[in-house]
Amino acid sequence: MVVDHRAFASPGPAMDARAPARYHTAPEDRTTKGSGAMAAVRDSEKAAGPRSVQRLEVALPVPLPQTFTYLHLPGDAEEARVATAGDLVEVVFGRRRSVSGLVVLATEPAAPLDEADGEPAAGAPRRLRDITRVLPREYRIDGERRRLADWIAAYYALPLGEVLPLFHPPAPGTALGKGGRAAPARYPSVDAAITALTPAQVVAVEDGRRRLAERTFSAMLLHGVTGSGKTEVYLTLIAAALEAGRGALFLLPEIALTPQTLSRIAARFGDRVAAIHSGLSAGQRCRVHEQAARGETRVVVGPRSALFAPVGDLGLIVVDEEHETSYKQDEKPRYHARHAALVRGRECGALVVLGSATPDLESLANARAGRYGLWELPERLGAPMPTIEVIDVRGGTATDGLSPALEQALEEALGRGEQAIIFYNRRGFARSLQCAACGAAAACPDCDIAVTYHLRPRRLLCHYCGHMRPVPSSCESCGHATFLPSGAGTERIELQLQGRFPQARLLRLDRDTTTGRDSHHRILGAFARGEADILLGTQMVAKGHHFPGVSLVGVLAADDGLGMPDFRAAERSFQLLSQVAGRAGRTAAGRVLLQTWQPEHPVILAVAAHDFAAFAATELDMRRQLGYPPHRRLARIGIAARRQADAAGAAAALAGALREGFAGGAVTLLGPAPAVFERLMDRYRFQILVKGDLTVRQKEWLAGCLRSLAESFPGVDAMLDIDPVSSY
DNA sequence: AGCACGCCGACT
DNA sequence: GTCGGCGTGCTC
Repeated sequence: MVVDHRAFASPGPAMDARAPARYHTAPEDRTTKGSGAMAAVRDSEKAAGPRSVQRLEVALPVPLPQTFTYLHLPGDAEEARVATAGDLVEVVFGRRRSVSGLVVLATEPAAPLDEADGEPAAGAPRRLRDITRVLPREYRIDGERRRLADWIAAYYALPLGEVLPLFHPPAPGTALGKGGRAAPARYPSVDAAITALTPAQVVAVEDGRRRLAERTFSAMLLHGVTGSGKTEVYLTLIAAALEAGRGALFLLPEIALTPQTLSRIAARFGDRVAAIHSGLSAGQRCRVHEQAARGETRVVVGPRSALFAPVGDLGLIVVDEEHETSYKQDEKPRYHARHAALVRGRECGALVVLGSATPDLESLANARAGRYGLWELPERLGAPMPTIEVIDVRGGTATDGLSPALEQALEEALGRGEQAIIFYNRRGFARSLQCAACGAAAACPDCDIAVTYHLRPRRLLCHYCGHMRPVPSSCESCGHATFLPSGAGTERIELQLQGRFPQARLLRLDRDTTTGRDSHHRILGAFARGEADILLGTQMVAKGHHFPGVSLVGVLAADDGLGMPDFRAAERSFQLLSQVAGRAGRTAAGRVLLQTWQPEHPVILAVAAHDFAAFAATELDMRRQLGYPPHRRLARIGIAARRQADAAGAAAALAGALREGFAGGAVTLLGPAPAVFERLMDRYRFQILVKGDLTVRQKEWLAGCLRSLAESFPGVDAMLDIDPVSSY
């Protein structure tokens, strides 16, 4: 493969790099003869005195590192008022009818633009377009929110325009002019009585109050075991912020999974709270946004997108379950809401509280380095931590499924009228359908991955691209008619449980049983009300629910996640296992059985001993040795193309250019290497990992390299992921 | 990123 | 013969 390195020619990042993103400015002497806008100028001068046309530099949501110049003739209507930096405007862009963009610069030329000297010279850009309208003031992005937007753009190497959609509701046009408040959130009411705080909670709350009173930025890690009363700390601090006249944001990983937290907030703060969730229409979102901008809503609760709500004078930002990887958006713009929350807190002098039972190791490292304070809630309220037993399944008779020990524990729990949760992180009936004669496993045509065998409905399904097809009656390679379903999934475990405990009422919770609207909520609600005895499911059963009747949690294949070729695999397993174990025995003695083929694995042992510190010590040591976060930061470059050779060639060329550019610095490059899933959705994928703390300049340079790569290698897509949540 | 224009396979 | 796949080119 011949590589033209000039395609990437640029000084190394340590040098002056390439020119920073240039903001295109149209020539001042441009003529605009015949422009309708100019005619309007004369009319308005007659009617309401002189008003000059504004020249607006507008950032638009496109992956281009420049702004675009538009003209605007201010008038009397709200949507034609004078625009200033920070206003959102609606424009016609290319063939698109309506795009909203941010005014980054508004100028009113001293000499009014007019129709002085004829048509533009040949080759000059065509005349500038007028904006369609200025959006209402509620949609302005300025002050601390603008600084947050600038930080996200710089840190994640994105054009400012590409981060804008985070800051405004999807269709700011649709809900305008309509009055009324957003429908108040309705959630099952809970006992809103303020319970007495434990000494550990009091320590946190009093320290938090002091920090709020100082009105300066500070960050706290709230490390509290499951059931230790973190939510009460959050609620008390929100109340303290409101008492001080300040606003608050409450971020959670997924609102659908946390109705209990939500109802407690709603019960306590009533109409000062608005919740953002996926069920809201565009109009409802706009109303929440406008009410926050006007100060009518002082607390906004929601997933990562809630971070951008225009709540004024923020005193507090809570990031609940801060270790959850869903805080990292996995599509453009790929930002981490926890990191961004800290930046917003810094920009508005707020207290930022990161809460978790199993803190992210990065947060732990920050706390240990003194960048965050630390509050600990080491005790469960009301009940002791469950006992966790490790079941060695090696040499057992069943290759997967329930061990005799787990069956017995289930029988006992059911006999006492208690509930149980069975966690198995694989959906479908069988991981693959293998031919008994030739051994070929049915594969996805677009992904080079075995398709999963599903019973209800009966079909083969690719979990990576959604491809589905009927189950063949004979092998697609050799024609033999017998198949071996290999590797169980939740559907198979469901059958096993039904066979073994025919009288037990069983609910299954995984992506296949939650296709309907609200079905997720319905299943969890039914189980919480005691309408079933066993809840079986994937990691959906692990999240944030309080089930008072559950005394037993069984985990099948507890070591399943440990084999992933990802430096965070151990951390994710520890978090997931600890979390699902925490569902047991919230009110009475609880018991957890972990079935595993690796009973001596340090992660399994640490989970069984409720020993976060031990897990963190070994894992941090390993990360240090390998140079992974939190010791060094990571960036991941993904390269994909339909033809394997194209992807490989582009990846090699890029890696060569990057090695040259980073030569002599403290940055390490790994790769290019084929991605772990080398072909997905009919695209071959390669990746390059960059280890090191990149400066904004270096990231800008990297992003520029990726842009020129796409130019020299047509058909090749490249993407840059700063602080990726997984390394594949 | 959209969105349209433009050039090669299986269907009423 | 046309509907439609996605390559590629541009956006003030």
